[in-house]
Amino acid sequence: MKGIRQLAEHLDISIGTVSRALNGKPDVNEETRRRVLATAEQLGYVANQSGRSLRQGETKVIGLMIESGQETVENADNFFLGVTSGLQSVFARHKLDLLMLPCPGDEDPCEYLKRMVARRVVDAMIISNTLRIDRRVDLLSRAKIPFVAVGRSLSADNFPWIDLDFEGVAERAVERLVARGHRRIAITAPSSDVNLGYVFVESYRRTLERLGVPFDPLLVIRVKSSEQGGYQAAHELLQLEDRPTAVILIYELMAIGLYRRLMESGIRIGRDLAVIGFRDAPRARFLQPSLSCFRMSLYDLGIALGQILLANMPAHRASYPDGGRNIIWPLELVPGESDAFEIGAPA
Amino acid sequence: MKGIRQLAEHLDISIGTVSRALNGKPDVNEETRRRVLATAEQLGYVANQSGRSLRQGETKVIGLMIESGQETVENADNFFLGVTSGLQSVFARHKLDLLMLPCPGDEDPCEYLKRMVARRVVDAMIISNTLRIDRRVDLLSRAKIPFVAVGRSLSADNFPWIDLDFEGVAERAVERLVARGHRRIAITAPSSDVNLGYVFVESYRRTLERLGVPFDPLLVIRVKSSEQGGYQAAHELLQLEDRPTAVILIYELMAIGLYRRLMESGIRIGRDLAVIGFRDAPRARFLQPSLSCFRMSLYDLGIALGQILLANMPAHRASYPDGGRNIIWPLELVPGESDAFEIGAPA
DNA sequence: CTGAAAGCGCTTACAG
DNA sequence: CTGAAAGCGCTTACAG
Repeated sequence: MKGIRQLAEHLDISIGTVSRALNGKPDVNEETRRRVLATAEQLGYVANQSGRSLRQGETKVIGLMIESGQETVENADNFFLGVTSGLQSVFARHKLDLLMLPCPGDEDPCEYLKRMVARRVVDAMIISNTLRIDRRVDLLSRAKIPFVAVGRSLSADNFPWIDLDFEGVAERAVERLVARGHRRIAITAPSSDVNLGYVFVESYRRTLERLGVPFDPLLVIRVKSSEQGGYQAAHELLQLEDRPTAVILIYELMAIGLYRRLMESGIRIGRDLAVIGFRDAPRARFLQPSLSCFRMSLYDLGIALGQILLANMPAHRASYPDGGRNIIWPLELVPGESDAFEIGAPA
Repeated sequence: MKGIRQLAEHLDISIGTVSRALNGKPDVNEETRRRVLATAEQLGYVANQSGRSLRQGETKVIGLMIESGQETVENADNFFLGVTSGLQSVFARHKLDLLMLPCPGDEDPCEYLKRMVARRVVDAMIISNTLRIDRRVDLLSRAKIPFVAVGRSLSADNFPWIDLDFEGVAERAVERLVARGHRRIAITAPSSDVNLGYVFVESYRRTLERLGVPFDPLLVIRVKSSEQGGYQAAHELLQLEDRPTAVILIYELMAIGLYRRLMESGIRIGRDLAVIGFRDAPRARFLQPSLSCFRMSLYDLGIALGQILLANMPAHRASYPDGGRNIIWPLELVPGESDAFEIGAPA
């Protein structure tokens, strides 16, 4: 089956009527519609998207940008795949398709995004991993492409985003550790300019001060957000004079590398050192002793992201009247054994 | 900047000349070309893809289909993200963009593929996780869409694919274990109809027979290809009378669950039971004792996939004259401690 | 070397 | 309720 023209000829009616029947327009005889739908199904006709897009000015495609550099990939978690299901459940109701746009590692993310947006392959974008200063946010704002970001940024002061509750996580982790007698609490932070690092460390600092524990900048360990970064963090931690009795991690896979390095040096996690991890990744569930960490539903996050995005698309806004623009996404503490001891208590 | 018309008006030349200049056609005055390129850059003009696609009958987009059901996702590894970089490095040379098409968990993969193909959003497809009988292979063959599959299938007898060397892996694993005195060797296999399961178990059976070790169907443990599946496999293994002394795994994450269950029951891996894992996943590197497993480069696999695909696209065939259609992708054994003992040797 | 025109496949006012 | 026609943005023979 080629195009609508062949289908129309086959049915011996005009292409206009075929189009109206296929698109569920009301002014079509029911009998005609049935014939059209049946024949289209039988011949496997589906409208060419380029033709539709050109005429309608929209592609019915939402893009999810991900970064696929080789290094990123080695340590990538399934964050995006997890979010995808939730997003699709929302988009399906509007007959929108989600495509993932993997930015090559050797291409500037902003250039890549610009190219994709200018080519008009998508109607709207989801971006993530937002930097503190992120030109993509400006780009999308200026181009008036509907978008939503996973992560805040300083680049524009009023754009749609959802961010994980890094403040809350750092705050509760610090409170929990201080309550157990810890005074020397280290924290890991990403070495990149990603915005969450600032938020995380800042909340850690504030909470310490509120609880009357001095903030020591030496205890902020900047490493890559990866398993290797966790290994490195443990390594640096072991070098510190007046070694900390606790450490708070920021990225789920860090725990794996950190555990490995600590075990190598004979440190007993949950006895000699308290560890609180960030997100409860499936692949960190095996850790012994079990990791105290924070949990969230990627699926639900995907739903929320989808709703915010649609609320910002002219064609769908009406369906989401209460579409909040910004959400701080809460995480729930899952207590484990990795921080289950009190400083000064008998071993 | 809107379309080519505005750009042409701005330059005060015809849209035809603008188009030719932008597309690098030879019959354009160099001075004119410079002006056009400079102005396009300055105004941020990029050709609307729908217009191009409609006119040229091709989208310059290659689709990589992945399955994004919630369950799949929980256990998904980074296989695809890893392959993506290699694919892109090949496609970039031809100005082709790679998009990932995540099939929703509640949609039939074949219907999804049919829809995407019929809408003509991509010029060619990469599919994976091929089933023993896979309608997608028929669909793509009949629709004459260039494609390449990761994994063989019985559905068509001559289509482009690359498959991991499951035969070789099973064969070498069995040989290695038999050489160390094992006679009761269990193997895991996926519970689904995915083709690799058949290949893997069949090679295991043949190798056992060649080495004079009886094949016992009870030692083929069918479980989900996931961490949980590994846990389950260990569980079933422990129930077997005349318990096996070795087990061969098929999916990288299985090792994690398997280790956990074995540790719970006090079995010493590498002493009481030999384990050989499948692929060397980053997140399995922490396992203690270290896992004997097989290694491959996802990046190189991506390159090979890209080349085979292009060799099957009329527009690019000429660049890949020796584009082999099928490749069995080798894996290299990485010896670890998990099988480092001989049956009958003093403990 | 450049311009004018056709046409890719569709949807949608507009007439009837 | 249906058909004929315009036009979305582009590329490409075809004239000149």
